[in-house]
Amino acid sequence: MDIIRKISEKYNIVFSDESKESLLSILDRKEFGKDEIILEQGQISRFMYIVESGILRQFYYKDGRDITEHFSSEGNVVTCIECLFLAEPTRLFIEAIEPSVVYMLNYENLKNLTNYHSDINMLLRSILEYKLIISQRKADSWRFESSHERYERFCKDYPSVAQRASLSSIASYLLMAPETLSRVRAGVL
Amino acid sequence: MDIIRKISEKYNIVFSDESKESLLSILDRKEFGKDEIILEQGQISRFMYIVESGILRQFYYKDGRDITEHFSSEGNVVTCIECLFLAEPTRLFIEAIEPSVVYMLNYENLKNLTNYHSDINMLLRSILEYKLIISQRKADSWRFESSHERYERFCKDYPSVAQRASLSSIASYLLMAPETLSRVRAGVL
DNA sequence: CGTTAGTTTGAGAGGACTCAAAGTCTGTGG
DNA sequence: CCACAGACTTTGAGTCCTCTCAAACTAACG
Repeated sequence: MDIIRKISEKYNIVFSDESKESLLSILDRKEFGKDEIILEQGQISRFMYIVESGILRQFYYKDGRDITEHFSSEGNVVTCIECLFLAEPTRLFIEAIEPSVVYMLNYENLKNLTNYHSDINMLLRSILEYKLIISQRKADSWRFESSHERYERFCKDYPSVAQRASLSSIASYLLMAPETLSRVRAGVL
Repeated sequence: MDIIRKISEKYNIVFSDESKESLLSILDRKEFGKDEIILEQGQISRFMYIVESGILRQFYYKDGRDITEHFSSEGNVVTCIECLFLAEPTRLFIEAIEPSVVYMLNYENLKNLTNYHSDINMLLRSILEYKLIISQRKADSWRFESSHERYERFCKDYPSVAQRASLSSIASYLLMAPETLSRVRAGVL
């Protein structure tokens, strides 16, 4: 029930009791250990992953290098766009970079509920809207900020991740070489 | 009615006759001339803009320079994320770079209709999903492609825009200086 | 306490940027 | 119909940020 409250707060939606029941019935709680892989590249997952606690990392391999696509901490919804919207195998792995509690939410079931509960309809719409906003901001940051500025913004926006994720995974997320992030932190750049 | 058919095809949704009626009732057809401004920075627009013909360009000024955020041609839906989702004034101008026919769609009205017509609900969800996919692809392209590769992809993905938009507006969209795009086209880079 | 992965430091290279100037196109008025 | 102004594009030269490669250092784990 706690997870419903968190979602409710994050997306600013008041759910009816029936809607809460319905949501709970399609939510599946899972625990993952540090460095545990939640989803493998190439699989087709029909789930959204809602982080109750811990931090998840989405990444893929590009020319043999591990590239972080996204970090998600408490309250965030993790999705594989290709999987959910195109039913294609995902390019992305999902791993827990620390012990995490995650609720899995089947997308078909959620879409189905939107036809019967307008508050759940609002929820799904808000999730998508929010993802678009984040995606937009990330793009803006990449467009015109130096590596130093990108790192500063990252620390401000995701302080908990900045402290707990490894240097190299943060570096690839911020679109810079690990050496560069190391120098940024050292104040050389 | 033609616009409904286009939307229907693009988003792969079969609308009931009632839904078509409802959609038509909230669609507002407008024509814009070349270089006409459709939306000014700082305004709060509650509309999605569906391009029936022509090309729209979203842009803003960064340090006095005109930066293209997005091009939208026939069949595309143009949105200001801040306006629609956060009700904030937009950073972006919208202009028609050639004579265009555009349907304006009030977002509140559309959201309202989603509660009564599951096909319209699917439409809005598909629009948001599609925008996320595009946003993701754009980010991927920026991440790892050289200026030459970005331009090649652009020509492949948006051939009509590549031919008809100005060099400098394409350059800023592709995240490079106009001089660089000129050299890319000349084959120097 | 050794092995290994991850981080830091150094040096050199390169792609794209900026500034500047020349060249080209377009539309308007004579 | 031509000429010219202004905007846009091309070309050139020099600079800088970030990358790559390589080596030294540090930390974590068995």
